Amino acid sequence: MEAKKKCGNCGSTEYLIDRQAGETVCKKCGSIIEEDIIDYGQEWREFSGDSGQSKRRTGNPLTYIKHDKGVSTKIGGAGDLNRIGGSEKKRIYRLRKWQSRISTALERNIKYALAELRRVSSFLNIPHVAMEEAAKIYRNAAEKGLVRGRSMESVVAGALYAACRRQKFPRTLDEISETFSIDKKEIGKTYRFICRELGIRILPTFPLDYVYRFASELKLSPKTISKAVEIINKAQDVEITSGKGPMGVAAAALYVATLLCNERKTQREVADVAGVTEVTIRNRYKELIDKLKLGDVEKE
DNA sequence: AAGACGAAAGTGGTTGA
DNA sequence: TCAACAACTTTCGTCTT
Repeated sequence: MEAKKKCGNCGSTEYLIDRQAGETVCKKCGSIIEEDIIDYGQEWREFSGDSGQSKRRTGNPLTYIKHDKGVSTKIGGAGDLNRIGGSEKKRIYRLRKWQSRISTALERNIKYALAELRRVSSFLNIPHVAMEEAAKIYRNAAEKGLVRGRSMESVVAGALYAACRRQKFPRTLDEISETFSIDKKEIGKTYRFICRELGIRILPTFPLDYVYRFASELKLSPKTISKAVEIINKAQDVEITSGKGPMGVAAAALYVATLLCNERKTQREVADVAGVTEVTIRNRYKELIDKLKLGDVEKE
């Protein structure tokens, strides 16, 4: 019998289990609830006959966080060449040489990049799934030669930004640019570039994606949070969210929620964690109030 | 005195010719 | 490539608590 797991950060009981990483990740705010759980990955039971053969797994699961995904390729083993004659032998040597050249340059680059990725990810509390995705994106970009002419860090940053958005744990460009200490514009540019080149489709972010994280940074009560969620859902129905910055909407909804629940935060406090200004909150919040007939804000 | 409010001018990014 | 445009920011003065 198992107690329901709760996120220490936002109190949510919804979570994702990231088997490869052995983490339980909060679905709402992305913080790690539990680490080092056992790998639930399928270890097929094998019965007699050949049914097990195709499913049998050897070695560690593939991971993109290791620079060689945990496995490397070599052309030809030590003994192989003795059995082959002259010109063929030369060809193999050439292939080997090229492979080692390409792979050392590329792999070394990727190795450094992934080290950087790990460093930043742990700093930003990036869930493992997103980190894995970022690693994959970087690898693809590097293999397509998209890193050339750009700083490695900016490509890592762009990959991470994209990965976080795809995994629904968006981090703001500000947060990422700060930890990488790279210009926001630069990251945005490379981010768009690699997405275009790799054909990565990024859905627009929604205010809801941000609410939980902002709320937990403000240490709001669950009641207030659900109020904010409710407000955002309503706002989306009335179509006052489209075309607006999702972070502004999230911030305003949170601000309104704090008023409604007597858990007052200043506009500045909310604005700071959301990375928008008070003015933006005011604008959004004005719209929220008159479009959603929330005129009775003062009285609770 | 601090916070909330609003007007006005400025900034960076997108879009469409 | 340029101009128009919307969202957002900065700044600053005024009102409210």
